[in-house]
Amino acid sequence: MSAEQSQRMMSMCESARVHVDELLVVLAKSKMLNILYILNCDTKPLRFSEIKRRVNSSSTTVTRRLGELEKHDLVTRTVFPTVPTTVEYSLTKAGIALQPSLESLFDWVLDFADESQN
Amino acid sequence: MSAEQSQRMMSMCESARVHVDELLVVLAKSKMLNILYILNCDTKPLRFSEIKRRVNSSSTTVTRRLGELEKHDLVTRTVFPTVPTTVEYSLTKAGIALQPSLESLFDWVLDFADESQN
DNA sequence: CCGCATCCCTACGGATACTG
DNA sequence: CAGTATCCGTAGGGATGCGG
Repeated sequence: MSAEQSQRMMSMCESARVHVDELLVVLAKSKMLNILYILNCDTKPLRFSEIKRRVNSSSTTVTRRLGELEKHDLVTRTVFPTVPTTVEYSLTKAGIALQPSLESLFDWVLDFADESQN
Repeated sequence: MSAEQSQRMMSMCESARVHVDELLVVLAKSKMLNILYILNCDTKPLRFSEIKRRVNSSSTTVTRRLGELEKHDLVTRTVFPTVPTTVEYSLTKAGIALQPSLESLFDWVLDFADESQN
């Protein structure tokens, strides 16, 4: 662990972690990691229905999560003036910066899921 | 992204993600990432009260989270026959394997928190 | 197709009080 | 100290139905 990181950890472990905690709460919401994950799977933008299908959740929840992600500038929402409407979601720069973390995390989850087939 | 990972991602994105989903649900519970995080901060085991103090949560919740972590073999619970009782928690092998992912994730969270001081 | 409003209903977190 | 048991309030997810 780097010195810089340790230092930031110290300050974070102990106090003034408001922003960090808030972000963790957001990331911890139901289906949130799933959505970020599938947006990572494909490099190209995904449609609403496609996301909904893949995370296997209600449209209400998917809408909520995508709204929160957009609010926190993690995804971009693009509306196409087709009939009926087409909407595509893609990761922002900040969202893309999450990729290594998520890859690493899901690698672990997959490995762990492999091992613990109890 | 490696070919192997892509392949596992494909199968995971589409179907049979029961275990993975379950793990995600566990990881997404309140204070869960926080607890894993502080267990990562120190290399040495932590006492219950110390964990509780750092995550700033009720003993009920801390107990629940630690129980779930233990159930999923991510932490080890060690009881010392002192009076009053002393209990220490430490990461298991699987828990330690999570370290890189968490470090990466929290790095991102910290960076992101730095940027978005709105 | 996308997605919001509404209602319902459960699961989850916190407070409190109590044990070994 | 390290929990457990209980109660309770609420946040949050799902179903349904509608609108752009």
